[in-house]
Amino acid sequence: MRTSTARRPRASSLEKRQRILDAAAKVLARQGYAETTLHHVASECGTYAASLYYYFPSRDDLVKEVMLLAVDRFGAAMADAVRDLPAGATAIDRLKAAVRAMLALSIAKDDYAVAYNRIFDQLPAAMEADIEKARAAVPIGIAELLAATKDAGEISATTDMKLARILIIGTTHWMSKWNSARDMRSPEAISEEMTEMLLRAIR
Amino acid sequence: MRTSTARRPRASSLEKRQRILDAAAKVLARQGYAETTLHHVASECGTYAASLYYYFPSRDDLVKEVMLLAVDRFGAAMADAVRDLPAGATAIDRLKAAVRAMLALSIAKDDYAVAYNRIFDQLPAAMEADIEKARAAVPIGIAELLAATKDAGEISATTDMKLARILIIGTTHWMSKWNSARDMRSPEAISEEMTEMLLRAIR
DNA sequence: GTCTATAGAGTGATAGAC
DNA sequence: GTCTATCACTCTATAGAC
Repeated sequence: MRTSTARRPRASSLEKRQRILDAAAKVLARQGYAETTLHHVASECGTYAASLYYYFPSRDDLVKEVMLLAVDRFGAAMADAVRDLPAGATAIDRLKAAVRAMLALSIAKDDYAVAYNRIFDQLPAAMEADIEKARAAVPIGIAELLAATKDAGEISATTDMKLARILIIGTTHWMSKWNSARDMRSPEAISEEMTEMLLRAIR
Repeated sequence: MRTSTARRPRASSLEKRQRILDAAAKVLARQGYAETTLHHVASECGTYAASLYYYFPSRDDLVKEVMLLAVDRFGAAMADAVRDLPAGATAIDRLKAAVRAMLALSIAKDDYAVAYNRIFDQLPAAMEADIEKARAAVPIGIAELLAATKDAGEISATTDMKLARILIIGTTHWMSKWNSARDMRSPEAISEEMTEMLLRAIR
């Protein structure tokens, strides 16, 4: 007879919080910002809309945290990729590794990345500013790697850095529309090929 | 003394309809789909939200017509650019001209183009399908020009056409975030430079 | 054709029992 | 911590006077 509920403890508050964030990322990736209601998020993780307020002060706080976690994931993926390079890696090798990692996250694989790419320009201006701030604080970003590559003379001095960034970021955002189910190749192979194209463009 | 209002006739019904569409395009470009209310659109063209229903059956019908007009503009800009080429133009010249035209429209110049680029993936699935259908029916599209260029052997046979399209379309969409006020160059010069980069990528 | 008033349907957020 | 009930608000859409 089950006389105590302590035997099988409920998921801790932090675990449930994380489950809510995961559910929000999934729904946001699938439906976009406007079409995502608290009811959808709650259903996705088996709870009630009102319960979300125990974990987050408002809908936009929840969305914002999903976006900040996405920035973290992109940042970590790029940093890992660059760190894992062999010792003699050139500036362009580093740029390439970061771009490849960014693309791989975006190929409809990671809910946070796909949500980020999809809803970035659907958000209230104030939130967008906060997210942009977090993005700018990422230690290893595309802008810095691009600048380093140019300084090292590994891409043409005439390449416009602003255009190069738009090219890379725009492609990354659009890339999460890729339907990987309809393609035989691995996400890694696809991002590798796209990276080659992008690098050829800015060289 | 003004005894008759017939002297200075009101704008015709069709003209006002067009003014509403222009206002909707402007507001959609500025605020996105979710943040655009009928009240905003009505204010932008000096009328009332309820009056819009005299011209359009629903909010989404209005939005959809803006999007379809945007598709027309992109299609016309590309067709014009290709038609104006000298007689001996190669397949790659045609592709280049079309890409250049598409980019030029997107550099924060044309409300319809900017609205299209911004809200394309914020729309209800049914509307998105209708728009995609119209887009696919455009006589001169990027996919066809890409295929022709490949057939003519003017780009490598190993270039992945699906990736090339994502590269071009994604860059175009993101390009409308370009703040042209902060740049000395003309939209034509910028789109020319970006086109060179894109073509280098897929070559 | 225009404009006021309001119906009708959601949605974010809060109160409060349990 | 959970869940029901409900408030407050916004927005699309319609009714109807003019």
